[in-house]
Amino acid sequence: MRRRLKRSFYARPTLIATRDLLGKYLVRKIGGELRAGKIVETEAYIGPLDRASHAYGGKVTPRNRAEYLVGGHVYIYLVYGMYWQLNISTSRPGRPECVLLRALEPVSGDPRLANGPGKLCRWMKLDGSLYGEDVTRSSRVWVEDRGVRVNPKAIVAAPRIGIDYAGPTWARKRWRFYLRGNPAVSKS
DNA sequence: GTACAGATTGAG
DNA sequence: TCAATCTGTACT
Repeated sequence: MRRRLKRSFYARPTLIATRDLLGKYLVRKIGGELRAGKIVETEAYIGPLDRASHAYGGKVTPRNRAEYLVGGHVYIYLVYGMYWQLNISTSRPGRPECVLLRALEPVSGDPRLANGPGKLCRWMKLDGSLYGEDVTRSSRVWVEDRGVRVNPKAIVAAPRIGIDYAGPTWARKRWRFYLRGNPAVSKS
């Protein structure tokens, strides 16, 4: 069973979609090859209230405008001058909310190939050329339900990574979700 | 125009 | 512990 996730999956409250992405498969077409990995770690960003969000305060910039699209669009950007970060927009049009995909467990091969958001994009060959892509229609990148059942008790909710600048109120929120014990979850 | 820091990573 | 590397953003 391989079913591409539809608009209705993403156009939901962000925390629900963020959790439900665990166990789904990110699929990327690279030339003639299909590369896939199970999503094992995600984070939610919920602007404009979320101080850690690029859309905090309702800010709109050339970089973050894809966050405002209806759920299912790619928001991808470069951090630290060298690492791409793959996000998928969530919720309704006009709401700057998204899910950051932080780690994948490759279908085959070394589980450390995509155990972090920067490495995930490197392995999947994702960059700015995917900006704004609609993953419910794209032939370049999408997400599939392959019938994997995730035990809710195996899902850990933890504070998000690398956003201490947002202050304790937002840094403490347990909006990072991962599969307990999975070898592909990022280190920090 | 200039300064500065970041949703990271891997080496030392 | 720290540098790599560069764009968005704020401020002069």
